[in-house]
Amino acid sequence: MASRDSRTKDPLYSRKEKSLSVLCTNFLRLYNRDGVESIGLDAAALQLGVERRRIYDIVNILESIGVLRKKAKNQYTWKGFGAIRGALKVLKEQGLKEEFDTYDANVSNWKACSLSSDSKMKWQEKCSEPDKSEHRREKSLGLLTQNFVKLFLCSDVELLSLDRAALALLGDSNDPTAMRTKVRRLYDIANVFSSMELIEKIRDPQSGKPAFRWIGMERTSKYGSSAALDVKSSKRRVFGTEISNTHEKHVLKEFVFGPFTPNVTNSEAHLNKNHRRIPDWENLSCAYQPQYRNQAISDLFHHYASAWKSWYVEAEEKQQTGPAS
DNA sequence: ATATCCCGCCAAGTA
DNA sequence: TACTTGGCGGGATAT
Repeated sequence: MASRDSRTKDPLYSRKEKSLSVLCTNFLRLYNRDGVESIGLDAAALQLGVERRRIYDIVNILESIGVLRKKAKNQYTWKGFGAIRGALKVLKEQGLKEEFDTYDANVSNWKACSLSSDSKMKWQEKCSEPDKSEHRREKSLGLLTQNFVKLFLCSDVELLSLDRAALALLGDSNDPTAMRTKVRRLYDIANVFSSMELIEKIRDPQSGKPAFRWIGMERTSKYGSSAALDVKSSKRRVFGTEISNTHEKHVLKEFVFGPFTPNVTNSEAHLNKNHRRIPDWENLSCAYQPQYRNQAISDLFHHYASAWKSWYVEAEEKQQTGPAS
């Protein structure tokens, strides 16, 4: 009850500092290093200074992408970023097989044949077993994460708004409540994906609304083995801040990223966008494949203002520099 | 106003 | 039963 209303009280409260995005970054920074093999949820929560509940969110998402593997109760195994490619490949094949995307065009409506709430699962046990147990899995964050990924990997869409994704994943639901809940989850997923730079938030040129672009493993310099981090070439800011949360204190301070670039800069110093951010994804000249029939895409993608990326950027740790010695 | 999405209650799962 | 997981959505914060 100490932090019960911290939000409505503490003027220093910062929602951003407590975002899943930041937590994910810290989580990765903490475990993506040599020697890490096993991850205990209790230790993670303690180290990261967050409620255990939040660790479940991170872990479930990462596991669905192959970065982690559940070993036992309260225990996960670090598989590393190297496992992502394989996981994505499987998801893509799986998605295509499920004819997840397939035909149907319509600028306003997707038609994710399968995957949805309750009336899907055509594979085999569709209307036979009550699947009391499967019910949970169906609504799990992990599965939602995988389906979200499939949306990008199995369709031609290169720009996707969470609303559209939710609609597709719900199988055209008319229930506004379900929709809202689904979107909330997608935001959670999008946050961790953003911190990993698997996706990027940008403004849709057409609708003018926020949407996400899949980045995936494209041209990523690093990503070597799960461990071997080439600490040397890292030139991004120092990351002086640590866990931030409840000013826990010295939990971890400056870890070096190996596989992927840490979040792109911050924005404290100068607000001017002079400095080019996102060193790696210089120009997202992700030439799409001119091989679709889906009219819907032509509506979505287009010119995708590549220069817009700057408006978002997580850049959480911008607050006052650390303990300032 | 709209877009985000944290927070933690409390119900399924497990040991 | 006690403890671990983790849906879910109220409502606060960010734009």
